[in-house]
This record gives sequence, C-alpha cells and structure tokens, in this order.
Amino acid sequence: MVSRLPLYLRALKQLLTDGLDVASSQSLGRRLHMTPAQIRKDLGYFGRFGKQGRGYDIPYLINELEQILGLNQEWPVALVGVGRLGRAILGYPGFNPEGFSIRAAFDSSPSVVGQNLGGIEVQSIKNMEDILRNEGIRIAVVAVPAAQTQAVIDQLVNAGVQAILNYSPTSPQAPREVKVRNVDPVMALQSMTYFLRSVPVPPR
Amino acid sequence: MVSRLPLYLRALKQLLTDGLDVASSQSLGRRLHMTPAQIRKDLGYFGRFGKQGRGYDIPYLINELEQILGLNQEWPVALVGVGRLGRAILGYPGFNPEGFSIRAAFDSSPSVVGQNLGGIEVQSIKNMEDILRNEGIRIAVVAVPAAQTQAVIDQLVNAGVQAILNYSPTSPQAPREVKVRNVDPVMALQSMTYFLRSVPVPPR
DNA sequence: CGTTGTGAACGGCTTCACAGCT
DNA sequence: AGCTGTGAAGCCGTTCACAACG
Repeated sequence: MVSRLPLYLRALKQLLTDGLDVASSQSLGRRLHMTPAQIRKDLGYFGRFGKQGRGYDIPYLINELEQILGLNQEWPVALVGVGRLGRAILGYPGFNPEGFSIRAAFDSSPSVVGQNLGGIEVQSIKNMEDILRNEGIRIAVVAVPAAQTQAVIDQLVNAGVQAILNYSPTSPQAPREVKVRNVDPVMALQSMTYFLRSVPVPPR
Repeated sequence: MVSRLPLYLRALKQLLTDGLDVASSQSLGRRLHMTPAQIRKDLGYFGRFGKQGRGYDIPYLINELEQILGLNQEWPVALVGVGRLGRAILGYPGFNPEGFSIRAAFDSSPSVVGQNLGGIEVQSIKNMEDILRNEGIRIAVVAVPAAQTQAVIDQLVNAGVQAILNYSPTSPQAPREVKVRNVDPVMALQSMTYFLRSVPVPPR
C-alpha cells in the first residue's frame, strides 16, 4: 500500500548511508518488523525492481520510490497558524531534506503578521487564498486552534489546496478529492493507555 | 478497534459542550466520516451502552470510554530530549486536559540539564532509569535525534516504560509487550504527494 | 418508529508457497 | 543456493441486514 512506501524509502536511505548497496525483502522486513512477502507485494504493485537471487539495488530502488511518490521535485508548502506549534514547525529542519519547503506562513493575529520567522514573513490570512493560488501551492500544514480548523480548511480547499496536514485535534471535513492527514499525539497516547490498564505495573 | 475509541471520546466531549446529551451511531458517523455500523460494532465489543430507539447517553458513554481507556486517572509522562521539538512539547497545553502530565524531562546535553522549563527541571539522562523507576512512570515521549532514538528506547524499556510516543523519523525496535507509536509528519506528507502526482493541478 | 446489537456476508489486505530467474 | 514476483489461500476488519426493544 502507498502509505508504506515512504517507510521503505526512509529505511533504504538509512541503509545506503550505512554503506550497503543491496537489500533483500527479508533484511528490510527485519528492520521494519514486517513480513518479506508484504514488502515484495507492495513493491510489486508498482513495478519489478528486484533481482532474483540478489535483492533490490538500493540506489535504484530509492530513485524509483521517489519517482512514484513524486519526491523527485520540491513541493512548496504553506503553513497556517503561527502560534507556539506553528513556530516549532517553521523551525523544524526535517521537511526540507525530504522534498518539502515551507514557502508561506499565515496567521490571523495582527501581533504576528509581518514578523519574519526563519526567513519567512508571516502574512495575513485574509490574503491567503490569492497568495496560494499565485504561488501554485497545493500542500498546506494547519496548526490553528481546534475551533478555527474547519474554517481554515474550507478556505484552503477553496484556494485549490489538495493535501492538508492537520495538527489540531479535530476531524475536519473536506471533499473526497482533498487528502487530509491528522497528526494527533494525544490520541496516540490515549490508545496506548488501554493496554497499560490490562498489564501489570513494571517491577521496581 | 481500540484505536478509534479516543476518536469517539473526543467527538462525544465536543457534542456535550455543544449542549447535546444523546448521540446515535448515525450522528456520530456523519461527524467522523464513518459508517454507523462501524461505531456500533466498536462499542459493542466493550459493552452495551446504547438504548434502542434513542441512541447513546453522552455523559454516560464518555465515562464508560474513559474507564475502558484508563483515562479516569492522570498518567505521569516523561519527556526525553529537550531540544527545539522537546521544548514545544513541554509547552503544549493539550496533554494535561486529556489525562497526561509531563512530570520529568531528560536530556544528555549539559547546556540544558538543570534548566527549569515550564516548571520542570531538566535532568541528566544518566539518572533517567532510576528516576523513572522511583516515580513509577510507565509512559515516555521521545524527541531526540534519530541517531540516538534506539539507545534511548532501550534505556526506557530497561526502566520499565511500557508505552512510548516517538517523534523521530525511525522505526525503533522494542519488545512486543512495549507499545510504540510514531508521530511522523514527514511520512504523512510523503504519502499524499503520491496522489497529487496523479491529479491535475488545481485551476488558478 | 428509530436505533441498537449482532450474526452473516463481504471485501480487501496479508501471508503462503512455489515457479522462475540469477 | 538465494531471492523475487505472484497466484492462491487465509484471515481479519468492515458492512449488511434484521430481530429485538424502548
């Protein structure tokens, strides 16, 4: 499935910097806690990248996966919401090396509009739709309070944004053709406490 | 499935503050983009909480879900890694109201150890295992660089931690009985670009 | 009547297992 | 000998559909 391809890509890049140049589905599977068959099926859906008896050539497969995922280009991204969380996202160095570049930041508060944060001038959300259209930005990261999330997403959709990464603890509505992914650390914690309840306290 | 229970809980709390006191699987399903059958099956796995012809009593169901998820108590949490990301996590106000309280923070860098951040004194990672054991902390949030993640997780497991929320872009290994969840915004973005490739650029 | 709870049917993802290639 | 690619089988989560109930 597509959502596992970035996982493979990351593992392969790691193996490459470790100095390897071939990986088998078995070695990848051990690394990622998956069955080798799963990995072969996933890759087989997109092409025949392996060599029987040997495995997958790592640089070649990295390149193929980047093509498939559209990561052979840099994607301009807009950030909406420059509060505490938004600023942390602006400062996070992990997006750029993976094909994303935050090119615009928006907020509704006059106290941050106009500020220059990490080389980006925060702009008023009122001008957002025009700017997104002019810049041809198709991806947005949303880090606004829950109460404003739906309105912001409606605006983004209206401006032609097709992929949204939402950090607020909500289940926003968007047309089917617009992809939305939620980043929700609280829910991740809450789904683990269930298991802690049914397990003894660790020995001291 | 258990991982959807926090989603229901959140939606129910929202409905409650909106002034409602009963919800049907259908109304919940609309809100969360899910089939009513899915919701009834999920809830039915844990008990019979509904009333035929009416639906689910919201305050009652909230309470039941909190019991099931173990959220009727406050969970002490440790944070490991107090860099830029770690500081943002320390300052994030969203954990406390949902049953989690960051009680300790650790880092390896002498330049941050000893600092008081948001009422918590950053401690040396060398003392981490003892402190976690003494405090009975079973949940940890890991925000250290990728290269150190596995070592940190090994230490946490060693100290009896049973649930780990990992912010670094890695696939760390842990014993089966230790739950690990990854927060990975980059992978979320990368799995969306695949769809952008196969879709026309939005009209300007 | 509206809605739950649930067995049965369905569908899709995962694993198996092996032929075929290197 | 080692490993891929892939049909077939198996499994598990989702949806259907309806009896039961307020």
